[in-house]
Amino acid sequence: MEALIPVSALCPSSDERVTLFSLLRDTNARLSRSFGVRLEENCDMPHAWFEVLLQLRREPEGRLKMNKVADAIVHSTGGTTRLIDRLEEAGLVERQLCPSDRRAIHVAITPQGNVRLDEALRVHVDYLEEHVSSRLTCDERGELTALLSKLNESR
Amino acid sequence: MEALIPVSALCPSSDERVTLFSLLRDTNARLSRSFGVRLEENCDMPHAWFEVLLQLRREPEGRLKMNKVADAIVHSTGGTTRLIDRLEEAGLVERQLCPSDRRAIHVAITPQGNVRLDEALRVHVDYLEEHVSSRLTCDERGELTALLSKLNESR
DNA sequence: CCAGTATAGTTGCATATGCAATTATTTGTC
DNA sequence: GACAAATAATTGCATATGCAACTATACTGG
Repeated sequence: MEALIPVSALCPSSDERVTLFSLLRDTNARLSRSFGVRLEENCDMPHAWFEVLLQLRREPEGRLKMNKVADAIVHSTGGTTRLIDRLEEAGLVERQLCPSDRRAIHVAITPQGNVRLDEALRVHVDYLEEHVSSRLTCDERGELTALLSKLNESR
Repeated sequence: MEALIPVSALCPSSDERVTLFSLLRDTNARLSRSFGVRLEENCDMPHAWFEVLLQLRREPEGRLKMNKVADAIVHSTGGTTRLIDRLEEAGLVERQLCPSDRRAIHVAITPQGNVRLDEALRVHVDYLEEHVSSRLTCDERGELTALLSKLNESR
């Protein structure tokens, strides 16, 4: 006969992994929010736009198919369609037909998009200088990157 | 006379800190999303509710003022008011008057809220076992926690 | 080559959230 | 003690997002 153990003892909210997960969420939420405010103030650009442009910049061709954009920024495809609508409306990206697959759409960063992204990146780097470099040494940042990469591995 | 350097060289999207920030966002987004799906499937509970209940559980009294809830979960106070409306509607928390300040409201977890949170925590711990423990050793998790804490320090 | 299935993107609809204005209460100052 | 400024919560409104249904195109097995 096993003794009954309260669930709260088996699954305590102070479990080391639970704390880690909370901390990850909290850190991200606070940094994202405060950066978002600054980006809006200085560049008049929503954080989501910055994310899209940054992902496009990382591609050698400066473009990505819709579904890859959705995956890269972790949005639904429906949400991404409308996010790209707004970015296109603002002239920062354009939709291009994909010659090899007529279902697909390439989302490409425009020259104006590149200019705006450069401005935003300056603000971003300043922000990171203040909020990241001041708290973590270069070595620590390297370690953190390595650990997050491991945690982020898909399988 | 200084040479002109292209902005993209000064603020490259591959800057080590930019990558770190992206990785933090991406890791959090993917884990949060996939956990959210599982929580919804298994406990029929939105991720935001879980966050609120968890924050309340962490308080010795099991309650928190509205503005502290908002801060703890990194929401606006307006958004929090309505989130708490829904949780209260579902019977998982209740609003209590604050005797010392009639402007303030205490948000307290109810017995039913505790039960639902325990269920959710079981699912959460299972999830973390699969997605965190399998990728990071105990030491690595400790390091990651330490680094995120430093990064998250307010000043 | 055709039928059936899978995939890419968009749309309608419901909902969650932020911001700014509003109300109620407290605190601080003269 | 009264009035001004600060603080706590709520509300109206605008918007961003997810989900599921839909359309169009591509692939696959007979």
